[in-house]
Amino acid sequence: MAIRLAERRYIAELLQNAKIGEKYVVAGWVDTIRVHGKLVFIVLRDRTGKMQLVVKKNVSETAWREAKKLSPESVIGARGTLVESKAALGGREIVVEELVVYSRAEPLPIDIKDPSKTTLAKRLDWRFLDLRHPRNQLIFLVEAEMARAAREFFHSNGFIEIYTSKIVGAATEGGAEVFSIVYFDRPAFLAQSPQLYKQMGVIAGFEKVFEVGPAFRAEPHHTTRHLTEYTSVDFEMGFIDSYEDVMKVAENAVLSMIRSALGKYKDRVQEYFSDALMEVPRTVPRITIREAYKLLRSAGVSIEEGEDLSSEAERKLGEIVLKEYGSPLVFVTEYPWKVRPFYTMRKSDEPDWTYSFDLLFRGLEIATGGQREHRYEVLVSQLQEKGLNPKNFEWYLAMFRYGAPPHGGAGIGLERVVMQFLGLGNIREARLLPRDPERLVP
RNA sequence: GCCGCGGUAGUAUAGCCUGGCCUAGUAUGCGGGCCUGUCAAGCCCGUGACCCGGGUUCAAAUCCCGGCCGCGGCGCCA
Repeated sequence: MAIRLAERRYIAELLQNAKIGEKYVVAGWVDTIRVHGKLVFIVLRDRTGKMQLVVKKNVSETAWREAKKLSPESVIGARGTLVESKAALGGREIVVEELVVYSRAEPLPIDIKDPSKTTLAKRLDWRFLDLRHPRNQLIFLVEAEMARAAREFFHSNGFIEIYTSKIVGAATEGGAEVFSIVYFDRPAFLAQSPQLYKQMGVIAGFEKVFEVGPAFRAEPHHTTRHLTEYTSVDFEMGFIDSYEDVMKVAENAVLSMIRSALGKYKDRVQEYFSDALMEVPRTVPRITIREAYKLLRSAGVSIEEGEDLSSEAERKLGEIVLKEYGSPLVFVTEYPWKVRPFYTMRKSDEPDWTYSFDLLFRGLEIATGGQREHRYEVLVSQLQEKGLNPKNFEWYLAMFRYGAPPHGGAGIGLERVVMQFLGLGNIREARLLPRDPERLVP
């Protein structure tokens, strides 16, 4: 009798509430094989878990012969009787009567039993094998859940999901850091941010928009926290009183991402990631960058007034805030105008500072946002002040001549949230197929 | 882009500083053998490597130069 995969049951189901003594069909990957003379133990793995199969010579000699020859990670199907077994993991096992080998695996090029035994570079070369390990799969289950939670959050708060173009004719925020591509016979670029387009969404009348999509940065960073292609969770909202309204949304979005991930995967996260954040943070403290300078200076970090925070300063600030406020997250606000892009709104009373913020998660920037300048004349002069040519922004500037509400928004780096949440040492782990200055394959 | 460190079996490493004792060690994997209760099974046997190119030297895994690749720091950023 042939095995029909339509009858297949998931392992988690068999371990929990299937009937002992019944026959079942299972299928998946061979996790481990222990040949024990006339007995062969197979640990079978599917997306729901692992369970032991026993192949006994005296039950089925055909299956036993096949089982002896199996290689790890081969894909098999089996039919057999579910029995209780004190010795087996999960307390149950299947005594195999029929065995099918769908695909025999060659010797593995990396050790997938323990990801820490292979360097990340090699693991990424063999990503499809690397992801067979539950720990590594979990990273992407968390990512998927966080993205889902973000979408749900924005939808339920009246934001419209938009899909902006990733092929653009001009660099978004002017100048470098963009990938050049050839668009038929013209030069073009990959979008480094949906910034200008999401503002368009607001001004077009959607009022509140969001997008979860790729962003491209041609920056040759060699760090553990940069990718040349990453997923940006962006939102933009109109009719705000101040950038505090934007921070509130960013805060709730990020908290709901963390809350959902913990709600769904807390136990598994705890099992595999000892440095993961295990509790949902409450409210997120806000400190101005000028307060941050003071805190850092009194902690012995030398820092220049009016400058951006270095990565060391951000790390240190993360520690200070955790100690002083008990929060792994912190908003740093009112960044200096000179380190912010042209569309940022400056403080009305102190034009050297802006209505903008960064959100730090365990000392790493995971989001940037603020209120945008919506007054046409001011925008033009700010563009010029940044050394940009208004001619290159004609379509963008036009939006502010036909009715643009006060608005603001933020961009959240999805991989960075995942990385900081799980306590990963390298952002490449949080990207299915990471791109960095060297890596373009797979 | 700048700076630092590195590249040895399928994987992870020892050896490199102080060249010859390296016929390159160890773990794991892989191949074979024994085993009816293992659980990253155990035991026995076997297998397999000095990134590429050039140079120094009687002699190079080891020293020098270049390239490629990897890891990290910085700047910058999400």
